[in-house]
Amino acid sequence: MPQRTKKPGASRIRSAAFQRIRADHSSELAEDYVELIADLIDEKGEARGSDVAMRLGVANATVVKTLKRLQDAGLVTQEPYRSIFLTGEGWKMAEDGRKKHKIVEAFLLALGVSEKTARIDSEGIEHHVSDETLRAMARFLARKVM
Amino acid sequence: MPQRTKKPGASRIRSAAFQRIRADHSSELAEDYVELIADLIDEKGEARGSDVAMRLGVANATVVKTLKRLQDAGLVTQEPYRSIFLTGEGWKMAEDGRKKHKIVEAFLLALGVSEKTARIDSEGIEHHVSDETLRAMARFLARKVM
DNA sequence: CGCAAAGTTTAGCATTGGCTAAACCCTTTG
DNA sequence: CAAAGGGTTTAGCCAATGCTAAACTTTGCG
Repeated sequence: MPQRTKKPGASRIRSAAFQRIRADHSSELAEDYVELIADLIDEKGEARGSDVAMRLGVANATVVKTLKRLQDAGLVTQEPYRSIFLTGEGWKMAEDGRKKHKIVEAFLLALGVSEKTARIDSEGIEHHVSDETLRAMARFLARKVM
Repeated sequence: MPQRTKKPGASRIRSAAFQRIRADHSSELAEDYVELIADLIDEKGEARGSDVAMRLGVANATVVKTLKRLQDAGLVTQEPYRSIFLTGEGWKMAEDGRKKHKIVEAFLLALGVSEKTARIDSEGIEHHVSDETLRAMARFLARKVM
């Protein structure tokens, strides 16, 4: 959680960009998790911790720990030794992420980037595009098509 | 530093994207620091820790700690209570970052995004675009102009 | 049904990147 | 020249995100 510091009135800072990036990083992991969990549920009917671990390329224990935080944040529910479920809020976040992801990836492809690169880069970029940029990408795609 | 783990032969993972993102995050901060230090040196003749702190929107102590790591990594040099210098490697990284940054920002502007958003988003995106995507962006810019 | 294998969780550790408060050094001024 | 004030650093804390190894469930097979 980004701890709120009272910034001294002294010298107003225009570090907005960097502060947003740090904030983005906090939520980035959560978004990746819920998106992945949603995919797993759709693909296989359930999301197991170990599947998440494998796809993310991290250790099982790491997933357990992170899921605990996501549970506290109200994004997932889970019983020990059972598979993972998304809450309403979790689904919403997952859907938002998927939408974003799809636009960014399609955009990169339209730009002439290879499929593999589009897949990898979109994963990294999606968390850092504002709504405005996303709209611009969508506009570009629409123009391309017609 | 990303610790190298020997991934068990069991179940080859295709988590490349996520692993790259985690790796990117390690270097992201370093890039932001050296880029900012380079800017400060060019603008004001020297980079003081407190300027860096102010522009990044973090506490002074945080900068001190991070600079120690960057020094260990061979990117900057510094004496206590003096201003900060970049090593050759540091300059190289800063230049690369600036180049990337410029392309991404110009690209976003060409896409029709507002200046403010372009400035903010490019800061977040620049660390996640591969060379291939960067080339595609440059191509797009070139086409736009002619 | 019981036990072994497979899958999960807990425990404990490390690193990164933040913060505040206190100590420290440098500079400037009286 | 010495002391005050301001800028820097150190100390010590916290949370997030990783890891491995060990403990604990579940499950599935004989």
